[in-house]
Amino acid sequence: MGRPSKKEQRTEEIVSAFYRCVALYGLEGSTLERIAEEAGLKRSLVRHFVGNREELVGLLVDKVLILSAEHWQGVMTLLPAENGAEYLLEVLFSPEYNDAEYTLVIESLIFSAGRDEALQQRMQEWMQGFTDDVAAVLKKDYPSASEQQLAAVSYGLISLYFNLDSLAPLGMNHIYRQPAQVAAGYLLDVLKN
Amino acid sequence: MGRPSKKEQRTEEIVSAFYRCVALYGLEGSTLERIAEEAGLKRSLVRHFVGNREELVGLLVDKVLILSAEHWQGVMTLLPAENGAEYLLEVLFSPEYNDAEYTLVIESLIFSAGRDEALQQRMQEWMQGFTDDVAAVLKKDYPSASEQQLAAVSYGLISLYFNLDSLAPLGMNHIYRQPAQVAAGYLLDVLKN
DNA sequence: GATTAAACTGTCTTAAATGACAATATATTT
DNA sequence: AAATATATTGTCATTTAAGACAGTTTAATC
Repeated sequence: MGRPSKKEQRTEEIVSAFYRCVALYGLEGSTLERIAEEAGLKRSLVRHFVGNREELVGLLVDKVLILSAEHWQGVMTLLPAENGAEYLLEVLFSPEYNDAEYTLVIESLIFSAGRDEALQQRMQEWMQGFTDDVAAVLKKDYPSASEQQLAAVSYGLISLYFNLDSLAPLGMNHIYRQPAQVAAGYLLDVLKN
Repeated sequence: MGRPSKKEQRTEEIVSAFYRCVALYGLEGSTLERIAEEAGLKRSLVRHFVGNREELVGLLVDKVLILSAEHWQGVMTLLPAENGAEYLLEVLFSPEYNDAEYTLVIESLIFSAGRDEALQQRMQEWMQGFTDDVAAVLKKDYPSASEQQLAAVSYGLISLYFNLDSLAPLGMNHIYRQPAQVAAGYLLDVLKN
């Protein structure tokens, strides 16, 4: 009875506006006012639908982790039976798959994790999961590689990937994408022994 | 005549307090109040000695760029005649040389460069200079390496170095330092052909 | 068309950050 | 000791962000 609820839809709109703001202004720089404007709503509606700032941050973290899980699941299902590593490089470094906004949000959360124990815990787990997943893909293609090799190459690929996006605000990715891809290829080659 | 000026000393104290705050709270999160407290001064003194927030940010950028130049000059003078690349790895990745605070400040500035053209320009030049310098050190040791190889390996080393410090807020560097070092070694090996 | 539950709007209060500046204290020179 | 330039303290005004909530409108059901 009564008017139909828009809570779900509005919440989604607000959190995704927050997401865009964080990629642009950082977590601290994303005020409720800006978020509301980005979402095309009044600030009081932000409060009405999601509550206070703390809850909003919680929802953002949820969204990012879910997005990440979904994205990764998509990658895994599309992963070819052989040469999965090649496909992984494609996903991580080709401009059409690459999404700097996503990585910038992750990095903002990691930065804030320094002053938020609960967040630190969640992002630790996320990071651990990411490196483990990458290592698993590599291990499938190169079963004879040592654990140390796998750990180093996985970490290396992730660093190249993250760094490319953290440099995005400089507007120089047209220069750095190729070196990143080539370096990633070099790291993969290490496993081919 | 009159009371001796502390402008220089105080300015230095304030900017270095700002520096520490940025590594912890980010640029947006570093309020004048926090900076003043970190410097052990009243906020009005911050204003008295350095002026408004904009000028303070300008001074911080100056400090970081000068610090970087000095640090790099130090590295270059200590660079051994041969095996400079090995020494470079030592400087970039060994825990005693490594300084996460420094890198976190740099990354905060790079992030803010997305909304500040003047800053973007300065950080672009800084980044270009850094990669060029690393490439020059590598070229000295491996003169026969191709430009593409040098660019990729330089960029790769820098990514590993940056990424290790951007993950510092997670408090997991004890886990990631070794993979970073090993991966850096793999990249160097590419040049040994 | 009355009822109802929720979306929306607007406004008030409080707190935090910044800017401006008056007033005071202090260390140096003459 | 007087003069002076600067450090230092304190306070006030303005702006921005956040929280709280009353009041209005709208789209459903009965």
